[in-house]
Amino acid sequence: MMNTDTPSEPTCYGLNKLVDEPTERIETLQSLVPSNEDTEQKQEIFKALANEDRIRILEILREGERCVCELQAALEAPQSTVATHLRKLKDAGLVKSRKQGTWRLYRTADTAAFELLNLAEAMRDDE
Amino acid sequence: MMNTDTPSEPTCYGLNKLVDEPTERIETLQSLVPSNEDTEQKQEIFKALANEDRIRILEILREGERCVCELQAALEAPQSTVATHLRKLKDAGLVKSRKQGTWRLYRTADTAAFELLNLAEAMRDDE
DNA sequence: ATACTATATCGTGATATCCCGAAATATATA
DNA sequence: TATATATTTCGGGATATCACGATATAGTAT
Repeated sequence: MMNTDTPSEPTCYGLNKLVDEPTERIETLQSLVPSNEDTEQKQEIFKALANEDRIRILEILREGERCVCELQAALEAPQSTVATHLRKLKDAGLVKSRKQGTWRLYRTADTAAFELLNLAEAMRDDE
Repeated sequence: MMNTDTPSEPTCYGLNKLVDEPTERIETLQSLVPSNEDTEQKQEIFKALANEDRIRILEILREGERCVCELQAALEAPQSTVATHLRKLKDAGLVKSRKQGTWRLYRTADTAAFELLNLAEAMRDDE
């Protein structure tokens, strides 16, 4: 009754039963779980992407760098809202910025940011 | 003073000034913003990914399909918590499932799900 | 039917995020 | 210095998400 490898006939059991039963199966599963730092970093990126306005900002930045007030106009959102979004994108490493006079120009930090959007887009089609 | 193309000398202005000034610049920016459905769908995917446990679940599913109680053991999380995570992943179209006896086996719906994790992973390195 | 296992949903308090006005900071210009 | 524009940060109420026990549902076996 203890099949340890393929899940064609999965070995399942109550969690309470499980704790004092040192099966190697659980160790195997847990070895697949990545480290905390690893997971936390990914989580921060996905959290930054988990907002419609921030997705729109990145879409606009596909075309090149923009200052805050341009994004503000495009999104029709209050200035402080846009600034907060940009802060979050920056903290996650998705965008970078440079100062030019009184303006601050934002750009995508990495083409991977666009690829993330592309992949999410592609998921709609094939299923 | 009205540079409409490159942002080397960006045309910025207060939002209040802006509303009654129909510059084509704003229209251009807004044309870059994707449709609502488009953005909403991406947002749902990224929201589903914006959680450490759900990222861990997907990492485990790289190796093949698993039943709920296996994930429960690997994550050391209560059963209802894991079930709720799986629901969210399923609603976002990231995982699929099939019934086998009393078990329900979950698997990744699309390889794009793994690629999203890979891309997020890769972003740490180059910056 | 009864019992047992596996999974899903519900209800809810704790926590996090969102949105945005108000105030603070920074830079250029008169 | 005073003024105007651009941007960031702060404060806090509204809203959403989280984790999880309790409960419900479904399948299997006796």
